[in-house]
Amino acid sequence: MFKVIHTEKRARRGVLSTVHGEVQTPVFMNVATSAAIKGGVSSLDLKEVKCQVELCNTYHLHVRPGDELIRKMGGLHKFMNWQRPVLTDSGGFQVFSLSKLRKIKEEGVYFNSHVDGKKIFMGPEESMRIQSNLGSTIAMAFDECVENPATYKYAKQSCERTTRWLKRCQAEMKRLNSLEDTINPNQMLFGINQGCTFADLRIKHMEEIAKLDLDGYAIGGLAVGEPIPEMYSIIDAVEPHMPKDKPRYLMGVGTPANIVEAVYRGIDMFDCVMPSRDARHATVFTMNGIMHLKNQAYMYDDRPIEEGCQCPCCKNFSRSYLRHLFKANEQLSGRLAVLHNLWFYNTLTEKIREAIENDAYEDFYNEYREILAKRI
RNA sequence: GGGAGAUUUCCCGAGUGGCCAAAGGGGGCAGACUGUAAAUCUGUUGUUCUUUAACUUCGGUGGUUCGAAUCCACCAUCUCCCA
Repeated sequence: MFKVIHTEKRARRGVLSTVHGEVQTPVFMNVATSAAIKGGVSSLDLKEVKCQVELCNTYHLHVRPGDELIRKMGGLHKFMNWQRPVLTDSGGFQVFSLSKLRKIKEEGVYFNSHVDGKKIFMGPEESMRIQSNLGSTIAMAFDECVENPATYKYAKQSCERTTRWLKRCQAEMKRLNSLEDTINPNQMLFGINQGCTFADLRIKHMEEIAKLDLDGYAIGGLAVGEPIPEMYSIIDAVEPHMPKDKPRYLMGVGTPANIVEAVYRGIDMFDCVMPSRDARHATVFTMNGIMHLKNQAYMYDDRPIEEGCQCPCCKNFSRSYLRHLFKANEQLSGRLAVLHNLWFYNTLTEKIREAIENDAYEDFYNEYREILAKRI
């Protein structure tokens, strides 16, 4: 299913084969939480900006419109008109992000819906059932994304529970995939490593879940407030313990510089709300650094966001026009900036793949790791 | 011709003697955003200065007062009502 076709030091160039087509890694997955990229971008646009995998959320789609509805409508792929791979996040991140609206128990998590306050229970089995109804290509295990900082004791207990939940996820997924009327009988399951910023917990947990022969392995619970160098050192600690023949996914990360750093450390897959959220807030990314389009400096600037960029936005519109759209609060501002940022992330990983294939990633890494984080 | 009311910092607008460089919006300027409760949130917005601070400012001019955006007189402009 996953093949590493070339390596340069720890950096890997791979291909993940799925029933919905191949995914070239390293890959950035584009986040469409409620089955839509925020900012008014559809699956048709995603093809234009070189998106390989679209990511949707179990919790959000369960709350609205309901996973049963999506199942009746033929599954997420048909619902969104997106035939390439879809990864569904499990709801584990909402255990973190909706921390004021939930209670964690051994059986699972009780949420108060962020939409209407209604009580919702989600445990490993529920999460798997919902993701099976959605019919995604890759389902994520239901985990607890622990907030930072956490005590060692809590992190350890949570980690152990996440392992128990993972085993329940695996058993339930196996059952669901064998059902006759399942939408995607080949649905893959990725496990998620936790352990906060405690290297020994991280390693022990990784070793435990590596035994389970899952389709892929994710590192979760990072980029949740810890210093970024600490995030890199956790990856450094865990990576040697991750199966070499399985895709490795760093969840929720991150900035372009984070991605370059993580690929250097052996990560294959990424997702982040940053390109879409920041774009809606007028921040766009380029190979020369980060720009805030509302700044006065761009008032009379008739260049595209990035010269030479082939994205639908840069091929047609100027910084001056985009600044105006943001100032005037026009919806088009978000859409155009999101298209640029998604193109940027998707072509950044394309450049990374090419560099690894050519044994040139070390140079790429040294050239861009700092430039990408610079504000211009 | 007579009567009533208004005029505040870029805009709207609060403020009726000291705690007022002046609430709150808007706009401007800048910042944040990492498995999306986020088209959101934060800072800043008279001048000089790093700050304590000093200076200038509430239609105009003059006055009362230790002290005025706030009280008085006149002037200017606008709105409404009666002829």
